[in-house]
Amino acid sequence: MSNIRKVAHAAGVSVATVSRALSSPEKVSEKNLKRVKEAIEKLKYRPNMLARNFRSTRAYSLLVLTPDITNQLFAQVIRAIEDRAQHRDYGVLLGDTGSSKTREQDYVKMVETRLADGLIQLRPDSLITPEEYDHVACVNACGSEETSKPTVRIDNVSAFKTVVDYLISIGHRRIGVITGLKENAHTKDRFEGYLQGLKQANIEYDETLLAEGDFTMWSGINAASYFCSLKKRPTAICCMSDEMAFGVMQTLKANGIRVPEDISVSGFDDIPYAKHLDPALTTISQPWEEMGKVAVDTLLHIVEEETLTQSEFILPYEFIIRKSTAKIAS
Amino acid sequence: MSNIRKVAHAAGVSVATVSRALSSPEKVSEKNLKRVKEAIEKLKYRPNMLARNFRSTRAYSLLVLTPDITNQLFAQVIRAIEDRAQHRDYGVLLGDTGSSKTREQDYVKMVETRLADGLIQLRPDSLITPEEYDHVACVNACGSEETSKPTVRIDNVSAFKTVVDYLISIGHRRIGVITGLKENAHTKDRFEGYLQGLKQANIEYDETLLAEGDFTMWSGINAASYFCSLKKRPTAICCMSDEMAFGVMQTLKANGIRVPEDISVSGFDDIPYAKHLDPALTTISQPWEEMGKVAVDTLLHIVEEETLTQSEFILPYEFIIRKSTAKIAS
DNA sequence: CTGAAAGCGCTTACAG
DNA sequence: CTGAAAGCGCTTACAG
Repeated sequence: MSNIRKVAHAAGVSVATVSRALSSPEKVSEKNLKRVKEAIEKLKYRPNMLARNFRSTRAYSLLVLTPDITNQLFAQVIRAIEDRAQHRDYGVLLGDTGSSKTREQDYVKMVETRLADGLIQLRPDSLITPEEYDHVACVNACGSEETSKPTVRIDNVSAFKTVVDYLISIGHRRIGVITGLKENAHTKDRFEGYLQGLKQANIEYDETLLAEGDFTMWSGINAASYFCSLKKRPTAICCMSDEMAFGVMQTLKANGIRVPEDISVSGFDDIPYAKHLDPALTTISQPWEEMGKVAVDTLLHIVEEETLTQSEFILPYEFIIRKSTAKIAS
Repeated sequence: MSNIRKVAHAAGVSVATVSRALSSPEKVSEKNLKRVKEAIEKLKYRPNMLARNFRSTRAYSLLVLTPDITNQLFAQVIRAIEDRAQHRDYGVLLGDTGSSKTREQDYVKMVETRLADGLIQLRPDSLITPEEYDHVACVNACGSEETSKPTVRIDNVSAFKTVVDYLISIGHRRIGVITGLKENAHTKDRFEGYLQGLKQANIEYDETLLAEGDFTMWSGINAASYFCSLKKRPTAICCMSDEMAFGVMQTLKANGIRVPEDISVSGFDDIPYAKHLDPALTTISQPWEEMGKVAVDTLLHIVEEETLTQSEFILPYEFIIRKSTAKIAS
């Protein structure tokens, strides 16, 4: 294996010059630059980044913590993170915590031992205490109102309220809601938006119009069956995820209920499928790409500048009205 | 920041003893072990893994190359890889190539520069030439018959033939097939299995029963529409992915065709949804977890032992008969 | 613009 | 079992 010394020797210059030729070529003369390049070529030299990282006490890598990489929403953010990190010359280490506290602690240790320069957490709420993150550069993508660390997120309260406002504006007053996991921070925020929407229109909250889900299609199917069984059915159902909305639409159709003629249905997330559903799904589009990008830039700012300019980045969402919602039938 | 020297000083031992206490405690006396532990505790020392890695010329990390992390099948393998790597004390670096040749080359460079010890490729066929992988430890998970490097895979030919054999055994002779992407290595293998199945039963290959897809649900919908338009429809349709089968089932139902009474449908992959479809999908289950695990172990064997015991690991698949296939109507 | 030299924080062969 | 010492491959402040 060739190293910087051999290159220096072959090029007839010092190792310092080779090092400079590689990392700050503007500091090296044309002539020497050329000689170094030729020597590198000849010896098929590849700098040992392990040595560079060690010397500069930086791993040039970021750790992404996700509760489930199999979840397409997280995967989209991760892709955006990876893309941006790559662009900034950082690698991305993957940490699937599987919602285990121990594993999360192990991963935090990777930053403490310098294997990663910082971490991006994709859960809205960490499993371990803030103290354990004390000496670790960390930002939270997909955060919620309650997230403590630097956060990039959308305003979930306002986003869900937007959907409810819209349904009310086209005449709906019996609006069912299917929630996500009960303890989930996003669920809380969105439910708050639901309540605010009702309140603003002086509609009393009706507990029978609430169905608890867990973001999956299957919970949407269950919830829809429940709504079908009601004597006084809702005229619209707003779901806290597109997956659940998908399950709802399937089930309503199977029960001979038309969407949106009989019941309007809305989702949340704008997954790739949403626009292809039949009818196409009205939903909130989250800026996944942007979230990943901003999360990386914020984290690298903390890592490189050791300061924090802003602790909350609230990105704009988009409300997309498609065909699954319509004016209430008279 | 405390370092090994400070710990040694605080514990009243040499740095060598501290180093040993950390990496091979059995070589250190009880007494010193205790003193070192106390000193570490007191100084809140965390070993600098960047230095350790540099010293041992090992990054203790593996690079996973995927064309699309958003694809749930890949995500499952990645999760298994991450899990196994973690267990073996290696980190996982993520490389989403987005099917770009340049990016794949950039990632290979990460191994050449020691940032990763080796890589696991999830595409069946790499974009760059084998020569470019020359000095890089590499194994292919999800490989195909044509993959050149060390590979862990299932026998796609035999798996698809198993499905066709079964359909024939329950009376079908007009068996439609929906392929994956044309150039994809898995598509070729599975199509070979389709042909072998027909041939064995002396059924002539009928070109009108072939529809080209791309593994997605939408291509399944298109293909199903095509089959519906046929005067002589197939009595069974076998798909090269579950997603496509899902699209097919939706479309057939929408056209008033019953599954499996009128047409049997089979998938491939056994995605989590498959068992929840209505009717539950007959399909081939791929051993994703095992593939990831074996890929990691094989790669680490190459990395650590610098030898290769076996260049092809063919894992068993499972044929799962559920409700979407049935005996042909008489 | 260039080179000699110190040093980053560890590990490990060597001698005791 | 223990310690002194060399050295891994780089980077960078310093002097020229």
